[in-house]
Amino acid sequence: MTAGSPQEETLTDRVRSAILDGDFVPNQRLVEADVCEQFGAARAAVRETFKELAGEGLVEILRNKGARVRAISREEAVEITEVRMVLEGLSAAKAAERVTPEQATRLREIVGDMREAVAVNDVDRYSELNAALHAEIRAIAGHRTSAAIIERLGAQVVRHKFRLARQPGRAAVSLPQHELIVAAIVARDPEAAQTAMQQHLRSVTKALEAGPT
Amino acid sequence: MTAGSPQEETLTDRVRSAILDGDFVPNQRLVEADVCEQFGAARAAVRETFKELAGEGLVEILRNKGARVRAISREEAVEITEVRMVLEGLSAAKAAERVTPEQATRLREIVGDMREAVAVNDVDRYSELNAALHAEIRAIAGHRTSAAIIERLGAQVVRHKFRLARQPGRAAVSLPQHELIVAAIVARDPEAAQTAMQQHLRSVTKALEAGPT
DNA sequence: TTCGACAATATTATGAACAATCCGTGCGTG
DNA sequence: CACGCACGGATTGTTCATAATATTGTCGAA
Repeated sequence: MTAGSPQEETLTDRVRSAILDGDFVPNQRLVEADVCEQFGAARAAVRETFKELAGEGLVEILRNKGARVRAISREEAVEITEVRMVLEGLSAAKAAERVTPEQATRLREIVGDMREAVAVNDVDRYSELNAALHAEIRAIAGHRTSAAIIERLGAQVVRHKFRLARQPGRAAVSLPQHELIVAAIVARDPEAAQTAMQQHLRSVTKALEAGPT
Repeated sequence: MTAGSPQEETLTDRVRSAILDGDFVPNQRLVEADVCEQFGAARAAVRETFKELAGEGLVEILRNKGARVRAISREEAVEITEVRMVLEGLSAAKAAERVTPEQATRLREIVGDMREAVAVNDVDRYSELNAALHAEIRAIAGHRTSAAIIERLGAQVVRHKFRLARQPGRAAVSLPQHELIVAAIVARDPEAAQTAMQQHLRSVTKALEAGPT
């Protein structure tokens, strides 16, 4: 995050990427021997990796039954999103306390781009900017604990997330909310920032619950 | 949490307990061979346990330098508490949506006991009831994701926590806040519950930052 | 045909041995 | 006397072999 040590990519990272990229699908069994061969690693290393990823919630381990890619239910995805949103609210409040003029400018830029993306109906770009905005807010907040949790949870719902961003008219709803959040941060008003982010939360979870089955 | 499977206590649980109980102090090196002998386990198992606990933030692993009990700085403890509190806020809101009359009674009971504990200046009992109240709210909320994170973070700050509860006059400040939270939940008002919990948060973090060095 | 016990197989769990790496120590040299 | 350097002990990282366990398939009897 802060200092990117270029240190060699660990096995855990590679397996995690494989899961996130969809090379392993949810509920797929992860047989140690197979994964060993596939990544050219030893069993022990694979084993440790599974435990580590289990801690991150990406795989689940059943005693004497091995590991499998954890499938995340709709309800769980909603819960995760709820948690992420309150943490983003906290980040927004912190960001409002610490934002510098340069950072404020950057935030305004992103929102401007979002507005434009909505105007031309570019959902991909909007989704991208959405992520960028939230990441920027986290960075400004400088709150490592919440940032770490947010990112970990985000990894768990990659497979669910896309559905939301693509709901028709979704961007039109969330854009003004984002504008409000940024305005509050730029105005250095933590409470308003958090409140704005919270309303954003309610809107998002409502959309999720009303979404496709 | 919900269904306690009596399944035998795993090595990870035992090591975690050891850390939480203070058998291993922060920054203490955890030499694999020693831990092996102490718990009568194989190195591979110990190794996996370390990775797992590292994921939980209780130990940190340095490449080729082994594991040690992670020491949590004051700033980090504050961050963790902030995160816990917003998550408790979320729980409070959810609890307000789902609370049953029986559960409402239980909450009122706890607050009543807290009031009494304050009256007789019993800080231990107050601290205990405080934990019970928050646990009850989490249970009512039925929000497993946030509950899991809250508990994990709680484990990380056990060594810091006690300081806060014992600040003189602390209970007198937090009691009315707790009363407000419970009132909002019982009234089935999610927004008020969350707001009340949030104010509780501000109060707590302020106390933490102003606390002893 | 269907149910249950039993054996075969696949897979994980554990244990022991080996190799790579780090850290402190003592020696030698400028 | 200070600095650098090589060496040795300690510890982790890796690999392979073995035991324990669960799953699956098969056979026989009701």
